[in-house]
Amino acid sequence: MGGVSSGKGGAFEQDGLLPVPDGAPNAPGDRPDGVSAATRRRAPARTKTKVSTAAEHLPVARVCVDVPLPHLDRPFDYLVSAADADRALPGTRVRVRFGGQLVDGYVLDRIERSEHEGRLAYLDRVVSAEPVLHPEILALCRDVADRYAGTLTDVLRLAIPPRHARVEAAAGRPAAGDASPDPDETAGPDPDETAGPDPDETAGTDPDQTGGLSPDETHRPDQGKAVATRRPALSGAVFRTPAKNEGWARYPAGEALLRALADGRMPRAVWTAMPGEDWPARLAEAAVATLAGGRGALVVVADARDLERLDAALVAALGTAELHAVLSAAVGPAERYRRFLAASRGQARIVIGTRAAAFAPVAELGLVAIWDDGDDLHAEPRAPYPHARQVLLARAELARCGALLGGFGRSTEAQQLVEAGWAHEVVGDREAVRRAAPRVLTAGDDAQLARDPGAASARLPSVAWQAAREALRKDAPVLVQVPRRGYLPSVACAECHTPARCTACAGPLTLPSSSAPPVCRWCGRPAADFACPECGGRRLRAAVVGARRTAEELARAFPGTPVRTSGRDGVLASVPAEAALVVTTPGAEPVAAGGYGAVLLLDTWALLTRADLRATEEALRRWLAAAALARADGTVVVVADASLAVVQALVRFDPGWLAARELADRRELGFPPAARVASLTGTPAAVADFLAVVTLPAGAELLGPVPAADDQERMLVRTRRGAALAQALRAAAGVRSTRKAAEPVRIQIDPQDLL
DNA sequence: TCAATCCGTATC
DNA sequence: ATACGGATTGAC
Repeated sequence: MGGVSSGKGGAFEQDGLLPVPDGAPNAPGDRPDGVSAATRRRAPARTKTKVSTAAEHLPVARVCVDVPLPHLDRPFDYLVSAADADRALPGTRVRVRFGGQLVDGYVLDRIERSEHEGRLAYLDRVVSAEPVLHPEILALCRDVADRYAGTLTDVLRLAIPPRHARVEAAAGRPAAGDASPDPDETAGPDPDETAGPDPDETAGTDPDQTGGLSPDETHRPDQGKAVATRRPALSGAVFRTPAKNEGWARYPAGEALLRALADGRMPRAVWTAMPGEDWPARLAEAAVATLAGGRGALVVVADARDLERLDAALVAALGTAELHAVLSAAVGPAERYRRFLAASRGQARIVIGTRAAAFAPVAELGLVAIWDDGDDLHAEPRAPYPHARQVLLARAELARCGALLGGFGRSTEAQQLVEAGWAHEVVGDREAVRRAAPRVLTAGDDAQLARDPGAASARLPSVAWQAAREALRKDAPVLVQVPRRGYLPSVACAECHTPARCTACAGPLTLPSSSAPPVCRWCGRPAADFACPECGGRRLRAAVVGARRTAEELARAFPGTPVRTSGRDGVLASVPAEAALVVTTPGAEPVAAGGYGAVLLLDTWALLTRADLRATEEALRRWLAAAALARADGTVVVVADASLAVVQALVRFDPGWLAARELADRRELGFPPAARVASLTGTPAAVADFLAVVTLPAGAELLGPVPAADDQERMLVRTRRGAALAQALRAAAGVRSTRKAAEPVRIQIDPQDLL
């Protein structure tokens, strides 16, 4: 497959395509478009369709039609009337008659003749002459659809925001004299460097698969420089190499990374940010370096708060807000489309945004970057559920550009890229990390805590209490991270943390409200007199105490100190450098001016006992995100068993070490990213039907089924042959969608929640 | 013998 | 999905 995505050359070289004063190879009536002269003459007479003559040049449009059916996920050819010839360019939105009804679609390409045997219909209408689907984005979307066993249509919906006609007109074709900062800028997409080997299907070049390749020394064939000069470049902006021991210079490989970006090469890096790092500034520098070399950059972050920080850093680094576009689903449809157009028309050379921005068109792409790729928010919740990291990796392959995966932690996927040789590590050396890192103390787990005579409250060990008091005495803020309430809505023995179970049916107990007695979540029986089967303890407590109650407890432990909370309802961006307790849920940590004097990580076992493949990786990611906000002379207290590897990784500020261990475990277990897993969810009948239809690649393993929500069940398929698996699932979905009333089965590749 | 209906199939 | 065609069934 994939005939659409590959080859065919950049359709957007259209610029010069239509005006070509060719030798008119096709005489009238001799058109090789599958329409005989006779049928063509008869057609208008027989039907009442308006009389059209096909365009002289490239009279056939290949169209992706907006229908949800997997077996229709291929281009359909339509004739372009002479009147539409100059408007129905590749990448434009059209409306076509398809199977008796009018549907939306995108022109994927314009070609001389169709392979189709039957008669071609004319495009019904060109919705807009704005080419919004650039050839390289089409190739990317096709690639993503294939990897995730989804349809191109589904991926295009994620990639291209809904049209807003007024914005399109107002933001104006450059000729229309709009308020664009660059009136001399020729709009429209550019000849991109699609060329090169199709990375598709070649296991070797697939950053998904193990056997990686290509050291970053590979030089990029330097073309298109002439084009780049026509685009807005660094005019007033200053790009200076940071002073020694600052910025990227703190990382042994950091300056080489920036140089490679500025030189137009394709460095690929997994960057582990040093504690206290001003990461938005570093990402901005990387983007600016890329721009200084004449190429564009794309940076994806997890949420709106990170996006704001990055935006501010870019404005500071560029000295202007006009060279970059901020793409976020949070803005309204009009603004969203306006910003998309700024990128699409090449006016914004740098694009930053949340996960959907991974698909944004960026002219002359030189760098794709993602911050904190372990954050769940990078996983798209709509079909086919692509992960922004994977989208960007595919993009780096297709565009043959630089790639940067940064974070305080390290995902196993990033570790995989390092171990496969696809990416280089950019890390501080041990000594520098030690100097920059706060002191990390462990305070044992809550079982010891219960017996801690110095504990000021039931949940605050004396070590933590002292660290907090010390920081407050220096008038520094203290960060207290507690897992989100409802994260694990069950109760456990207060002594040994064994999850409390119903004596009748062994179901998990839960607390319906703070005052009511616990009840079984399965059979609903109240558990009046609990006795722990492990230790005989009779006291229960909620597995997770919410941030608000923690704040109350702390207020009592530190009378007179202001307590702020940052969490689901009301996220604080920053707090001033003064004595205060800041209680936060993971991911909502405010930045403190000058850093926190102490960071306390409470109720850690709630994270670690989650029945989730990624539990440890995720715990470290969250702890590091909080710990990185501490001052270098501050203290981090983690209330957890010091012998755990994940706690050791925090103490040493060494996420790479833990990621390597995790990856080794995944290899052993045969789980992602070492293997590819697909999850099939639906009613038992639907799943069974799907499995009857599908032809799985040799060696694929079936795991399950396990019950899922609403009378559904879930089956896992595991294999090392990821591409073959996706192809097989797509084929099966296609076969099933041909049949009437096939109950749906949801296909997810490498889902975030695995076990 | 015609019409309402049920499948199966294709959709440029 | 949805529209169409050919076969099938039912009633006049």
